[in-house]
Amino acid sequence: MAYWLLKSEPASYSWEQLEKDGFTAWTGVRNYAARNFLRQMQPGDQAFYYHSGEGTEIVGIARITKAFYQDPTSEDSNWVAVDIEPVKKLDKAVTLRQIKGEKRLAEMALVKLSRLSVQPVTEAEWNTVLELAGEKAWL
DNA sequence: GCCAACGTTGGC
DNA sequence: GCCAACGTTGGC
Repeated sequence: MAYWLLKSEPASYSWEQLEKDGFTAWTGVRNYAARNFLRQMQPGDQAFYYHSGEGTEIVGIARITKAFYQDPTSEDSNWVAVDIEPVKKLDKAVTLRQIKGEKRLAEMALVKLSRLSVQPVTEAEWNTVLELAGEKAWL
């Protein structure tokens, strides 16, 4: 099982909206690097849900429920989407500031490749973020 | 194939 | 609102 991080501006689609909807199709990715990661996602993989713009923090954990398929919002077969569902809202959101201040997370794509909207997370990074979120018992 | 111009993302 | 990072476009 792999770990990922998905970015979204809460003004366009927030974690709260995802919880309300129960699931969503992750569409609209128009960047090749991000697209390549979408193609690697498997059902059961987990992803941090990050709010960019307002918030700049990891707010929850989502799960991939459906592997990639052609993005229905594009006629170009280059672009793909996956389906996700909410798993758990973090007890304490983990802010970008915290992440930047944590040595063990210095190599996170969120820090190094700040503009990438779909990124891989290592198992060590995943566990460290959960620790910062006060979710140790949930590991 | 190089590179300048330009557009977009996202933090601050 | 500003600016850095970076992807894309288009001229040569």
